[in-house]
Amino acid sequence: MARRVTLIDVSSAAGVGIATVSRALGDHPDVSEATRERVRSVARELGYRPSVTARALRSGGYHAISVIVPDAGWGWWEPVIRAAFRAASDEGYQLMVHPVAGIDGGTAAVVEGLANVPTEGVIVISMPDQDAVRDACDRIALPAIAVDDTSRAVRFPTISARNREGARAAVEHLIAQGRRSIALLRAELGDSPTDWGDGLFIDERTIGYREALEAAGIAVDESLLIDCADPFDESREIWPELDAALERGVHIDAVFCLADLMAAPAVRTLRARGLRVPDDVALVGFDDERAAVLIDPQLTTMRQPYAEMGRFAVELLLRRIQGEQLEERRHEFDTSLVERASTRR
Amino acid sequence: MARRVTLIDVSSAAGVGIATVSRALGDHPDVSEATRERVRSVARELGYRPSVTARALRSGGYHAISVIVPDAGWGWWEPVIRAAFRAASDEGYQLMVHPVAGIDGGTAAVVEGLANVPTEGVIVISMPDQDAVRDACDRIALPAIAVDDTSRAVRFPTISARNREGARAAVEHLIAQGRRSIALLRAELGDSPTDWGDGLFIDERTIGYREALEAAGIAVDESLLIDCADPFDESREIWPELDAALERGVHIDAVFCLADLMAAPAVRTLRARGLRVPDDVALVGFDDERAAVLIDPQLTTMRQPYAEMGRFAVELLLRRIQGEQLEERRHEFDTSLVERASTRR
DNA sequence: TTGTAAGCGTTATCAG
DNA sequence: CTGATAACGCTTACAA
Repeated sequence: MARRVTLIDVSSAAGVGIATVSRALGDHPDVSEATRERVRSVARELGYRPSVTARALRSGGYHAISVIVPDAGWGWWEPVIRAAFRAASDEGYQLMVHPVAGIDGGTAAVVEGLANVPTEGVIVISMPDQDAVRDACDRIALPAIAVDDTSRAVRFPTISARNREGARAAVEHLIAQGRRSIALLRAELGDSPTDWGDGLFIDERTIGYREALEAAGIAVDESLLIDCADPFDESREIWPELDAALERGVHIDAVFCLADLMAAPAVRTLRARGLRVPDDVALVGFDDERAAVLIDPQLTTMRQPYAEMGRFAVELLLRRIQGEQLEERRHEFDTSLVERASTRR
Repeated sequence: MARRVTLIDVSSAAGVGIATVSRALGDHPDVSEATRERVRSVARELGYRPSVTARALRSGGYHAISVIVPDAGWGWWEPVIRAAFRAASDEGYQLMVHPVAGIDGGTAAVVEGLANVPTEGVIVISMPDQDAVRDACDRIALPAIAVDDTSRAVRFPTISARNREGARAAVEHLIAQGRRSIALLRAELGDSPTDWGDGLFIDERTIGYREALEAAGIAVDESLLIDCADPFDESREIWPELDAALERGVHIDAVFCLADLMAAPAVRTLRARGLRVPDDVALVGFDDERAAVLIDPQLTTMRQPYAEMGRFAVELLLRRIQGEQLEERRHEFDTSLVERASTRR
């Protein structure tokens, strides 16, 4: 490990003061062109690299922010990160991604770990327990923004999709195609805490589903609300609960999947029962995540405006970092219908 | 922005010297229990948080490493990151993830940006051009490890899968099931640089395919090697090249997809031609990435030992950081067959 | 056991 | 235009 080259090395090699070197390298106005040139070439020769740490220490900012992403496979939030990354870059900030990666204590523990990271703030994607994370943030005095629609408690400025309206639009799309027996495939959260928190969005999307049916004058058939246990296992083949309903002879001509991820096993369940998708049963999802185009048929779904959400998260966070006081409230974004083969007539 | 609480604040509030505070908080042996307690409680009251920067500056290390991940959707490398994260934690290192996220200049540019990040080294996943990245690393004097099998040039210690052997095993699995007309679905890289670099693994897997056939005494039918243009668009419905082959009447009873990602459109192509999977045509992929369980039928594939690869990448990098000289060579890991419905008889 | 003081590598403030 | 010099907040000899 060769000793690092510092400003002092450069200054003595160039025969100037260390302040001059700093100015020359930092594009300050008050340096003669000649000196600047000389210093630059000497610095290059010596392989001088400024120390990020010293600079940060002196100037009091790391110019870096963090994003914490949940554990259950890299999902819909990937485009959020991408946009956040660009937005941060534009403001001269580095963006670091921290996966929860099965850390004991979950999101809150990861936040706590950020005490040892040179970061000025954090965007937490999917926060099962805003209260716990809030405590962690307070302990280490770190500004945070939530991108999340899984928890009722709002202890941060929180960015999420307009779930109720989105679900309503999804179901209205099915109705417009003449579907009348529309099942709602939901996740049953059980007692233990999950990545889906208390599942606020489940309730919201359910309400949207009911609204669409009621508005169309279709009575809600409660036997079409199907709750699937253990919804987090992506590798499962079929949904036994849906299968059981079909076995009982429940008539279904469309399925609204609460999340795109639930669609893959749903398609397999239907096919195994001899039903064709979309001919016999149409399918709509929610999220427009990567899985939507991988499954067959490609899934019609409600897209969340991920790029905008990511950009806005960064904007809010930077404002917080600059000292602005922000309201602890939800900021909701409109979803849009993406039509694909699973609802094609 | 309240002024930050420093050691000095704590020391004066607790009525001791700043060194004592530092020792008390840092679990040093030479502090009386009483003092330690008092200092601790004062620090807590004042909300003292040590400055990562000052600490790093003083002790000369950031204790953080980086991973650069490619751009094309979060794919197979997600478990690599997860394992790397744990391994780094175990050694007291923070791990930061940096997506390429469409940055102009690609991977090399991201590396260059690391000059402004307090990181001691970088693991680059998927490095289309090892030469360019090498230059960037040299410029900013950053140790790097590659996790990659896309480039022939080896300018870093490089971790990859044993592609040839894996491909051979995949095809042997098909042969063992009685398949004889086995197509190889490949990606055509074209002229512009892509995430798949010069596609070393394409060649290696192709060789494995040939070996398996030859070993079984099956003549390689060159018309069964199908190259697909523009393979990076995950949302495409079908592979026109495969479709054209079927149209021409080429007989196929199995398809070896060079990468799992190619399987989803392959299944759709086959189904659209009235072929059943796996009854008429069996399918094998490579990578065992998330997509493998999402498509229908779930895909038999060759799994790379991601966790081991991630752990080993961290191990190598930390050794490099500690000053050890490492060979610039490939470290190859064995793949294993994961049997799923796409080859079930 | 505790306190004093010397850096770590920058940048910014002042004089020259 | 340039050069000393003082922070930034911490750790660690060295002294007491």
